[in-house]
Amino acid sequence: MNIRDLTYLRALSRHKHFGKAAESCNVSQPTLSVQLKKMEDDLGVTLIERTNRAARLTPIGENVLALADEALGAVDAIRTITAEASDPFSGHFRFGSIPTISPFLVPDVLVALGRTFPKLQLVFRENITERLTEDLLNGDLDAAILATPPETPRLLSIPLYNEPLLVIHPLGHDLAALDGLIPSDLPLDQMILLSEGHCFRDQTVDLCNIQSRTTLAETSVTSLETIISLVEAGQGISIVPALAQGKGWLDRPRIGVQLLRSQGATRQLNLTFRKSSPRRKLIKAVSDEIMALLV
Amino acid sequence: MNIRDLTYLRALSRHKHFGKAAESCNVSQPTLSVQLKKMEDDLGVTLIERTNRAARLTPIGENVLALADEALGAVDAIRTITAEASDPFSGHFRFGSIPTISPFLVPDVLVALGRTFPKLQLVFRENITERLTEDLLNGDLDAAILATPPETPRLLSIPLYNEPLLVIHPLGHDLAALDGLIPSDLPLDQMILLSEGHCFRDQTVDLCNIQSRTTLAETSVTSLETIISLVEAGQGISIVPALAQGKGWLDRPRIGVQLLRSQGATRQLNLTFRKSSPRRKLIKAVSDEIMALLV
DNA sequence: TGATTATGATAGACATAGTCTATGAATATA
DNA sequence: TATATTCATAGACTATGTCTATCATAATCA
Repeated sequence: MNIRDLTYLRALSRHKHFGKAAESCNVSQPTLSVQLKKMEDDLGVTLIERTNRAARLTPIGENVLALADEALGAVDAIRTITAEASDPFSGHFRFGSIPTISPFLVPDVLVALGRTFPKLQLVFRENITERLTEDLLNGDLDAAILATPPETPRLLSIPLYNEPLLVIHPLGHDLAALDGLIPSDLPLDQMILLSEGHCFRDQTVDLCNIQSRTTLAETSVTSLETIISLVEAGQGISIVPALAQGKGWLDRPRIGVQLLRSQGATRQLNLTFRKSSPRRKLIKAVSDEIMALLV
Repeated sequence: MNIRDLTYLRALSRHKHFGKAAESCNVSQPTLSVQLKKMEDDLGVTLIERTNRAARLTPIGENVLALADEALGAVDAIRTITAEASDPFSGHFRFGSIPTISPFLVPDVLVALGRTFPKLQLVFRENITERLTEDLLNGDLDAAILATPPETPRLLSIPLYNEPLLVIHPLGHDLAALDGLIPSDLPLDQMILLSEGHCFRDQTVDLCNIQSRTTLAETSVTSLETIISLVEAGQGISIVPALAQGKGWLDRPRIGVQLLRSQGATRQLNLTFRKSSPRRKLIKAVSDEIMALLV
């Protein structure tokens, strides 16, 4: 059987005439005749009652036609939705980012993308790098804003922004006297860290060369917001990404902020996606859009 | 596009692997690859995200698959219902008969057909010859039991029964004295007739050579049952088909019944159907079944 | 790192399906 | 009886689908 055969049947039922039905299908009368005969032979049933004045569907022919209409409707819907979706900037776009980026960047990204790609339906998901990477690999995400380069060749990434790092400390802390901090200036026993799993924690640990027993186990929390509050309360010092400042998160009277000056004291934000993704064009456009927010 | 292509897409989404999907479709891997690629090109959309480890549907691919499933379901249903219907003694059988036959024959016919063809769904319709003929011609009926030969070459008929005619009169009527009536014996001014449109009325009129003003206008009624009641009440005489007697309709103490002996004093019942009907086999079997009831 | 394995794409030959024009058979119409 | 109309059939041609063989790419493992 064949989709075309079904349209032939539909045309015949409409015109009740082989010649006219064929014309409406833009084929010759024998073509339509032969194909419908083949379909009847194939199904082992007479679908059409042939007369010299009118071709009529048999009862079973009518039942087949009803189902044929259903099938043709579905096929038509396929053509419709694919025609709409052939615009690469349409459909669902599922992206994620890590918790140390999202609060400072994602709201703006959502607004900007929504404005630039009105036909794109945005779905956002926050999680740690490991989970986002899984979601990327199994196809649940189209892209993710990460601060670490992909560990598998199956993922690619576009650089977005090289973000400076800031040291925050309570007002009046010894560090306030120094100008231009480097990691070794920091009193490690006062460092408040994010909990395990956050890549920003790993980066801080690497940067400051913190050994496993160097710092207090208690001072690890699950969000930058908590860290900032703790620092403000005089409970210690920490390192935060510079984007936090842009959003006014650090504009608090009891917090001192200083740039961390050191080679590698930045983090590289990038947009990561599957190498096999067929949505390269869209992903590139999205990355441009995000970069425009970060100048 | 092609129904087969849709099954390829479905198989691929199930196996997430071109080779395995191809195997499940009993085709080679390149065949499936090429066909799906063609479908994508045709639709102008990437349906599949290809990797060396897993082939996955894109979001739009998933949407297309859902519709493909719908279409394939309908096609499957076509195969199912036609496979069932390939038995000629199944499906709906729509037949009719005229009011001067139905009450005496159709109940038995329904029972007999139901018993012999259990998979046949019977639909019965009573009407006058003219309407039934229309319904036959436009395909609303498969067959009809009529008492007149078809007037168009587009209809054929199978003879069922040559039915004698009976004269009925009130008990004690002059006719009771006679043995073996012929039409000219009948007092035409006492004849009760069916109303216009009934072929049995026409036959009676012909048979008795009744002129338009010969009989009383008031004595025309719409059913044989009414005629019998009127005769029983002494309001006149009439002619009825012999089948009426078989069913006991005439077994009333105040009615006399006599056979009408005359050439042409019978009516020919037959089963009429479209010459173009593809259900000849069934119709022949049905006529055999009815004839068996009429021996 | 280099060999091996797995995956999907591509090329070219071949077979099958579908389509066309021309024509025929059957029936209705004048 | 001649003419229309309608659908079926035949034979040539074309498009489409399918195969085998092979290639390119990437993952895996010694």
